[in-house]
Amino acid sequence: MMNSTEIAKIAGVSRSTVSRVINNYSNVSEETREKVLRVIKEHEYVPHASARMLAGSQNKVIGLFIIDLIHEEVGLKNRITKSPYYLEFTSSVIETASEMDYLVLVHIIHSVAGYEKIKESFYNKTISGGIFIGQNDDDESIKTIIDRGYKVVLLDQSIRPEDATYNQCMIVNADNYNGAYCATKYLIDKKHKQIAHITGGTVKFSSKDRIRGYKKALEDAGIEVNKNLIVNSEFVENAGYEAAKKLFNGNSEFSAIFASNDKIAFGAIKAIQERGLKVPDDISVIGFDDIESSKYFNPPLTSMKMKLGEMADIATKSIVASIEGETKPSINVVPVSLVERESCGILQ
Amino acid sequence: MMNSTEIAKIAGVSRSTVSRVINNYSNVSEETREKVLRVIKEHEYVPHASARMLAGSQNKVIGLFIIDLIHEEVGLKNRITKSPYYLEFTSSVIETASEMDYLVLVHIIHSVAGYEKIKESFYNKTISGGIFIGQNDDDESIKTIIDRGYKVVLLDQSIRPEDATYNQCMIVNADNYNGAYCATKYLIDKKHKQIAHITGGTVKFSSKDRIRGYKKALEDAGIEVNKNLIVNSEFVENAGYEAAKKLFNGNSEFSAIFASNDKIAFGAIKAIQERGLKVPDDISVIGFDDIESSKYFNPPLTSMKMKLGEMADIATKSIVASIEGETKPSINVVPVSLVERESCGILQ
DNA sequence: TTGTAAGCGTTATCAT
DNA sequence: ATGATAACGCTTACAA
Repeated sequence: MMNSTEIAKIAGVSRSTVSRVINNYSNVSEETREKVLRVIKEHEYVPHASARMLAGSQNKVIGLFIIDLIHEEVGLKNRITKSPYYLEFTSSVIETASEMDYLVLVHIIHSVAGYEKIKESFYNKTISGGIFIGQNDDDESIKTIIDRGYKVVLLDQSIRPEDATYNQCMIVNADNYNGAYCATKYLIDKKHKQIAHITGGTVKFSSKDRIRGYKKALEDAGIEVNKNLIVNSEFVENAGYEAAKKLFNGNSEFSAIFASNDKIAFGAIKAIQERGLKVPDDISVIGFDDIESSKYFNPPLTSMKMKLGEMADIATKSIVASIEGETKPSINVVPVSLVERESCGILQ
Repeated sequence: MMNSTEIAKIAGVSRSTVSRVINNYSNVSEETREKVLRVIKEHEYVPHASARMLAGSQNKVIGLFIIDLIHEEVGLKNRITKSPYYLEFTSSVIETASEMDYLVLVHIIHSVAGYEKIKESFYNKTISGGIFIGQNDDDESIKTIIDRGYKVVLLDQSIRPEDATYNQCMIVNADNYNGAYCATKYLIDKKHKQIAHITGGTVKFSSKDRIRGYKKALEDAGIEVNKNLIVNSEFVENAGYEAAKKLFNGNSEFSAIFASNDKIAFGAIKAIQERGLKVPDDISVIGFDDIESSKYFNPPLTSMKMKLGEMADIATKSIVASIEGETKPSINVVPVSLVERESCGILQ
């Protein structure tokens, strides 16, 4: 096999010179450089990545950790598959990284056991930094990694200026609070007063922040928050379906639902329709995320669009900059926007 | 930083013994093993991946190359994002690999320049094998890699027993031919005789094979193939839209369309509806792939479902087995199945 | 500008 | 069962 010694021999120079050429050092005569380059090309020589790393150069690999914890009883393999939400983010990370000459090692974590592997990837130097998405807010395992001094970008993490850990990493969030506020306000502007909210639970920051936005919008409009109209759920279709049924079985009337994400909205609409009601004629529904299926849905779903591509871009650029030692901790909040379709109507 | 020398020192043994423990060799006394293990755990020591590799052990990383060549004039970033088709495959590969203790380095290739990077990953030993998806049939660049003796799994590659290269790699295909046959036959059984086909072009194996299946089904039913009813396109929505318009502007009547994938079907249906026609009342449409949006589409799209998860599973297990030196070249054809929804009707 | 030699953290070979 | 030592292929002082 080809190695730098071989190349050096053929080119009639020393290994150090070959190394200099490869790393584009200036202290090489044009003549030698060209000669070496020619030999390299001719023999299709590519330096051994592990050897380079061992000898001291940073590796250009970032880890992308998609966390999708599954309750054991569910046991669904590939649940992430059901979540198109991550695709755009993931592919954007890969694209951006690729442009910056970085590679992306993607991990999908379903089990607590999988958490162990995360540390390994950092400790054994397989990656130079990591981007986390899907984890619960204020995750202890991840904090350990940050505390160890590894480069980390967190998506969907609440801002806690008092927590030293979070002053050593980078955070990228969608503007969940204002997005939820806007979604709720949109319903209010359509004359709705009894607006239910199906949440995404209480462990994800995004869900918690959307609840806040929902309440604030109600409050600002002088509408009292009705606890019976807030039902906790999870970011999957079936949970939305069950939550809507619970809403119907409750004692409070409602003419609109703000679902914490589109999957929940899909499930809720299914429950509404099963009851013989129509969306938006009888009940209006607005979602969050604007996943691809939403525009094909019947009725096309009104939703809050996240700029996932942009968020991925920020995350990737941050981590790379951080690896290359150029930047400091940062907090980024990326705006969301309303995508108006046909699932909300004016209350008669 | 912790390394094997440190661990050895603390445990009071030599580096070789530490290495033996890590690699689970049998020639270590239980006593020593436990002592070393304890020290390792206590100090959270993880061996340096590059060092291990350099010293001879295989690395457990496989490359996943998602090829999505973009015509320059289009210039859309993240086009793969528009193709949920890959998400299920990608996540399944990662899941399965993870179960086998392998990591996945994902590459998305848009440009010819990106092709260079592929070779690099193999040559510099970053990966021990690669899975390719989305490439054109009979891709020369990839053949070079196979010829060099690297482990490769190809998705969507035509079977060419006469080509030595393809006897050195593994191939995983969906049963496009029978799937297309079945889709067309489904339409024929619904009394359609004038069945158009919007193809996915002539460079992807899947598209070519679907054309074959379509023609054969017609033939078997005694229906003559009408070239005017076959229009080439691409696996994206807008191409389907344009193709359908071309069909309407042609001289041949048709009552049904077999679209080479669901995105094309979406585009075609849009064109049909813009013409004031209804699906399935006026024109029936069947797709292929059964992507997630299809069940939400209006009307819900009848389609041929690929077992992407299973294909990913086979691909991953094949590449791992091959890396670990256990298997030989293979060809796998995974069946597809009809998912009947509401986009096809019986011709009156 | 170029070459020499040490070192990166493992594993493998050979002794003991 | 354990330890010493030589690779593995590169980068990087240090010398020349």
